[in-house]
Amino acid sequence: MAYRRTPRVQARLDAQRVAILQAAAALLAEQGYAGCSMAAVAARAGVASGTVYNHFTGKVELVAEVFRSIVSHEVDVVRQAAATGDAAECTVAVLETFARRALKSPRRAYVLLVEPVDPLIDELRLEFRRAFRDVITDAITRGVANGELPPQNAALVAAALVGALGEALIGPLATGAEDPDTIPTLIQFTLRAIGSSHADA
Amino acid sequence: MAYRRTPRVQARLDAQRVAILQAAAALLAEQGYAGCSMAAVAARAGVASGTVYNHFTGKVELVAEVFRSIVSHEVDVVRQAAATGDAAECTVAVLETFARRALKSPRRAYVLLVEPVDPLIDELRLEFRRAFRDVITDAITRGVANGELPPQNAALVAAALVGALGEALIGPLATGAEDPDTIPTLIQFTLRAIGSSHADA
DNA sequence: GAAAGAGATGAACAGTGGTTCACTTCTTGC
DNA sequence: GCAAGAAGTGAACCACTGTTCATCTCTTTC
Repeated sequence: MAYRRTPRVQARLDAQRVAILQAAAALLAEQGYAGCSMAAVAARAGVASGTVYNHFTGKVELVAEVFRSIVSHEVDVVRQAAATGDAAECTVAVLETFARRALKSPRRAYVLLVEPVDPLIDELRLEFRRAFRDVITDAITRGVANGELPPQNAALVAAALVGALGEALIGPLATGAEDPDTIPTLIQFTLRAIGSSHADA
Repeated sequence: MAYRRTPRVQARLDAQRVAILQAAAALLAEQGYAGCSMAAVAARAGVASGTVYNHFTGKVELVAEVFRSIVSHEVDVVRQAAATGDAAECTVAVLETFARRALKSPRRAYVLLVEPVDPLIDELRLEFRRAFRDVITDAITRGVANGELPPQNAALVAAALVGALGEALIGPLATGAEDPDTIPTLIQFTLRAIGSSHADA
């Protein structure tokens, strides 16, 4: 009697799962949550809509997995950027990394940072923002401790910086990547805001 | 043969229209766009769902009118707050006004500032944010012109400040109104960010 | 190659919520 | 009071999507 799952079959299933995740990620990045309908995901992945349910219990779980994957990668990149240097350097590194990646695919950044959708996914978005904030909070806290920066509420200042970057880069007020002055301006803004003496440079 | 619209009837219709707008505004502030269903609006206004369509062509037009009314009022309030003083004072005044009002009804602030919904309404939200940004931009520009502030890209800095406030006050990272330190911290943040010499106060 | 069962399919289903419209109720002018 | 027509009603309609499941196809085993 058949059938034990054979490596070949397993590979096909894995590939299918990956295809579905990629399709969902692409649709999210291009059209946001609304454009990421199960029918569209299935079509893009080259499977029937029912097949998606062999891999995920439903839309929320699928999108959550896409989120998790993107978020963990982005957070890694930012953490690495903030690995060395003094407080000001770390903060600027986070900022630049964040900014460059956001400008590269604004729609995706928007989906990750802003577009609200579902409580579970909002929770993941919160993690995402919090991760950035925490990296900055750490840098500021260190800077305050060693006298590089004046005393301040590091977490609140970090949150404000995340908001400032989001707004200036991908918010409705963003003029887009056109202006080459954007990133330098934001760096100066950030250095001033945290009270760094490097701000005048 | 009847019937010319009599003043009494006109008054009833006007009152009905106002009731519908108030119901929609209340539902928006309490539950956001999703909770603001036409059925709920009609029920709260004490009319049948069909009646709403005697006043508005559809949900988008109804919500747009609610938005317009709130936005124009909020913008007036902020403009007035920024009417006098030097650049730093104006900026702080905008910030404080914005912050206090946002903290008073966070859900409403969220709907006004963030929740995306429909292209037409997003356009109104953009106006809203832009209005705040422009008030701040003006203040900074004046400050730069008269030497009170160092040279900077006023519009971009203003956008970043709007984002910073939004995030720190009503964004997913906001801890809420609990912390009495929030507003002073944000004031200092803002003064530093624009390079004001008042920042050390 | 045939039986058995896993995987794939997509039409049908169900919940939701904006919108319509045939019908009822009320107001006005004669 | 009665005809005419405006205003109000709310059940039905429709479009949209996530989800299900009866059916089909393919793989594996013997």
